[in-house]
Amino acid sequence: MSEELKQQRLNKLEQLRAAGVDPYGAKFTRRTAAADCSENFREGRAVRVAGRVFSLRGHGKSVFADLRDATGRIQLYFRRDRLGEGENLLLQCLDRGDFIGAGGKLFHTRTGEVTVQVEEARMLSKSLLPLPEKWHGLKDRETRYRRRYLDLLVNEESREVFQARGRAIRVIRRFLEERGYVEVETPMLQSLAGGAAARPFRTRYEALDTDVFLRIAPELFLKRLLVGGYEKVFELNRNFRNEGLSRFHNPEFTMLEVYEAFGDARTMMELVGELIVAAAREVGGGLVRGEGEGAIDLTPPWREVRYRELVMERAGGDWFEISDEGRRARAESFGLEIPPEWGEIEITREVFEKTIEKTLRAPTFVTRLPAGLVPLAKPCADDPDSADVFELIIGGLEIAPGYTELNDPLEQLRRFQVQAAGDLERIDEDFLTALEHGMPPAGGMGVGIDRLVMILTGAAAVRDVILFPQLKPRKE
RNA sequence: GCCUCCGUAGCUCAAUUGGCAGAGCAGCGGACUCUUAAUCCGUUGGUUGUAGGUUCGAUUCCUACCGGAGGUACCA
Repeated sequence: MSEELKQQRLNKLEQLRAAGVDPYGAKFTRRTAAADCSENFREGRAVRVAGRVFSLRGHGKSVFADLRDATGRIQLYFRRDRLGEGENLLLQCLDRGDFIGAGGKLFHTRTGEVTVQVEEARMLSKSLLPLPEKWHGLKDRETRYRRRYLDLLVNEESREVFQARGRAIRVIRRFLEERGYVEVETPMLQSLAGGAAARPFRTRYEALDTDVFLRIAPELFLKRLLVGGYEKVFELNRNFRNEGLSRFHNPEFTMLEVYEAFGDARTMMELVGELIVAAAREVGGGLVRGEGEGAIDLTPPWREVRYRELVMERAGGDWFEISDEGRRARAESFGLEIPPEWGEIEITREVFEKTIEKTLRAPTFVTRLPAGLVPLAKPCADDPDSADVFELIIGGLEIAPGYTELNDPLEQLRRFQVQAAGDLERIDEDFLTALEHGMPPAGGMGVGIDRLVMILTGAAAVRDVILFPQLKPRKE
């Protein structure tokens, strides 16, 4: 079926070729932006516009066309009897979706629309496949993700989301640079995938005859830079995690990590709050996102609450005094499945992640997580069992963790040994060596950019804020 | 991985209890010199995701597979 539509367009293409016209023509110079035509309108102003034809309205001897470029839309008006052979052939072979260039003079139509009275025009690129329907647009989610270009062409909301994403990222960079943070790039191919706990992607490095991993986090390299004299440093780039797809997970996702020598978790807490508010302001729409129940108010100051308190609020004030058996029973009464080997830390984490986290809609800094859960963070000065960290939750999603970074090499080695549980090859000796040379006390944080953009744009799925999200390959 | 729902023309959607697969838009042909989802007349277009099964008869019921959505699992 589409074959027939395509054949019709191929025939037009041949017709152009037969007349000596290249349907995939050369560059088009001295272009006028569509937006410029209306912003700087002058009756009779000569302009040259180029773009994709989105609408064609034949009307006897005249034809109206809507042309769109990156700046906006401009209407073209063709008078067949006042145009040459070339233009008449073009009109005959023109389809919605084609790229054309046109020169002419600006005027207002009777209804007041800025329009180019076309004097000359030529085909710049003939499209062979039809654009999705203009009125209902493209709704099919699968097609929107797989052929994002079509989604971007016909769904304005989608264009707006990605413009917002671009603006948010730009303002984040500017915000950090203005405060003296330096952007760096560290390896994505790593021989040990450290800095987080996640299954990595493995690939083959043929020249070295060895396997390497795509990074799951840049953390351990950024800390080496603190050792190397960087004091305020950040990286804003992709991480890769070999895990399932979901509404909130894409295997490659964008992460901001920031480190500041001589700072701590509190330094980072202040920074991330200002940074997110700045991004929200840039994206626009105020500090209250969404409406009704699901609304999220980003107005500072944000709630700060200890992990233990949240857990006791939910699971009982005596939660940390009862036995593991009692905790297991109580957790199971919340509908959770608890493996028998789990102790206090694991059961508590399960309760937190499954029953508490998603209820935290307003921005909330959860502080003082159990030290065992965060092996790269420093314990609190007043309590060795709690780590001096925060987890920023917004809209029920983990948006940004922040640490007072562990800079004691001996303590870091001990933690790695516990974590590696015998598999000593997984310990990053090179990183430990760097710590032994001395890393200044520091604060560090990470911001999940995709999730942040979801919140700022009100997107329901991470796929909606990633241009080409991961999908299963299409077979047949 | 598991559970539920979904898949019909290029796009957006219909199709009664299992009974001839339809509409709008786009396309094609024609009319029309300021249209705006232009209008009017005519018209093409389908292996109903794929492969099987039940049935006189399947878009509809059953099984498997492919893909998508939501949930769940994995996930510092």
